[in-house]
Amino acid sequence: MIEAKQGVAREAAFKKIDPAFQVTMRDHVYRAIRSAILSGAFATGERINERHLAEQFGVSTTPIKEALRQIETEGLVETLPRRGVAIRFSPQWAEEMILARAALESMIAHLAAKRIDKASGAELLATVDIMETATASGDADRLIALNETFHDHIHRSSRCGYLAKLIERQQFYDASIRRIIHLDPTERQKALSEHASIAEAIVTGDADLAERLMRNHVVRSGDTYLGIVFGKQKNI
Amino acid sequence: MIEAKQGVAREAAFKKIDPAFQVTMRDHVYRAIRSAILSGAFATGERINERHLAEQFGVSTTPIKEALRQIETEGLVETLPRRGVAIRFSPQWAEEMILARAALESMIAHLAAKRIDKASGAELLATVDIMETATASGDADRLIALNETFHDHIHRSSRCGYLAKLIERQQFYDASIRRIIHLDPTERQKALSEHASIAEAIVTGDADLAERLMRNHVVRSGDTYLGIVFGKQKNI
DNA sequence: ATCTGAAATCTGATATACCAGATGTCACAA
DNA sequence: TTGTGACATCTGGTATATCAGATTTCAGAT
Repeated sequence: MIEAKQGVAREAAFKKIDPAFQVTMRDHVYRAIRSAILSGAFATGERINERHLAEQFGVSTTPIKEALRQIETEGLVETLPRRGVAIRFSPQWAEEMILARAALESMIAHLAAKRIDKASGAELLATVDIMETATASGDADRLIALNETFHDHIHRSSRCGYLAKLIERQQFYDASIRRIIHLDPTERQKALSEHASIAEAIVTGDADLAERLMRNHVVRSGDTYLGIVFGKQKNI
Repeated sequence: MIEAKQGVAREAAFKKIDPAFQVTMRDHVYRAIRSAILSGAFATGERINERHLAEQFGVSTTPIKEALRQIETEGLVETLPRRGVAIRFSPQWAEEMILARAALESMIAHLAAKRIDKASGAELLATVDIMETATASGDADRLIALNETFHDHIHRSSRCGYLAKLIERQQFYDASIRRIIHLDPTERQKALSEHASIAEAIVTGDADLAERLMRNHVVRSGDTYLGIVFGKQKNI
């Protein structure tokens, strides 16, 4: 292939649009219902009606059904054939979602410590530095974003697509709740020091330490969320 | 409420039928497609067509779509809106499914060690005893069933419904492949001794040991499966 | 007062038609 | 030869109608 466009008439370089970007009714419905369940809008055991939901959203039952099947696979609801869909999410479920996330994140941290390269490691440490600044200034929204960057970076470094995807589903709190936590200086400081030590362990290549630290971090911060959302402590 | 039926005319006591027992088209299709994907019937990246599947199964596209949404949530396929459904399962995905299972099973073993009661512990040890007999006699099918009993028992002892459910989805091999493994005396013996030590750790209440043993067990046996299914070894 | 069971009704399950974005084809112009 | 763009076509997305199991209601029998 001949090299084109050298010098003059350079075109603007746009990035390819991710096909998954497109938002379908199903996707919208999925997010809305999932979020509602996780925020406790339904009582455990409560039945939800596909037709009613369709009416509320102003769509047909088809996207509702597909969305419910996804939520069912996540374990948040249970479908009893020809009987109905029942909410399964509960405080206990939330506890276990934290445990699942702890187990998976620690596994991925372990692998990241083994697989991360120099450049990526430097980026991770740089992220922690930025976090330190944000922690001091108390910018909650910025911290939330950085937190995501931090964990995403570790996920990528582990080169585990499936595990990363699985972890995404183990989150039962949203940005509004995270903000509450990040507004507390003590909590902010705790999270920062944990992130720092996790990053160090990963960059150093100490897989076992990274694993242990990550697990404790997820469980501890998870407990804090549990306390906020359900007003109680976990009993492990 | 008045106590009825004392003495005479006792009715036959039937167990309640689990509503989830009923098999719908969707459920059948879900299992069939999932199993086909996991057994390697489709190449990674290959596109599958909802209409074609509907024709093959002789049903409409509705149950197909719902089943695909479930499989998508499991991460085995990816749906690109208005473009198509593509297979995502690959040897790497299988490796990660093992890792996920190892992480989750070890977490659940940890909890089981902390929560199991005397009676349940005795049952677990009894199961191992039976496994010992079956291992000696080489009854592969019996061993497969016992294996399931063993892990289920641990799941129940941990009192974790969500985690147990999550683990179920991390299995990429079916009974026919398990049989192959259980026909190998060396492998059988290895599995037995691992099961025995896991059971002991759990009954003793040594959570950390149980966790470590379970993790190694899942990873090791998982590697064996990987070798059989894909003819290669994992590179952790 | 209580039990029985037919009928009304509720709910999810499935089939079908049609919509709309994505892609491929190919005649036609430059 | 090459690039353009209308158009045929492929694919999933959505709406709607209908099917069938599950549940409830309630009149009629005991």
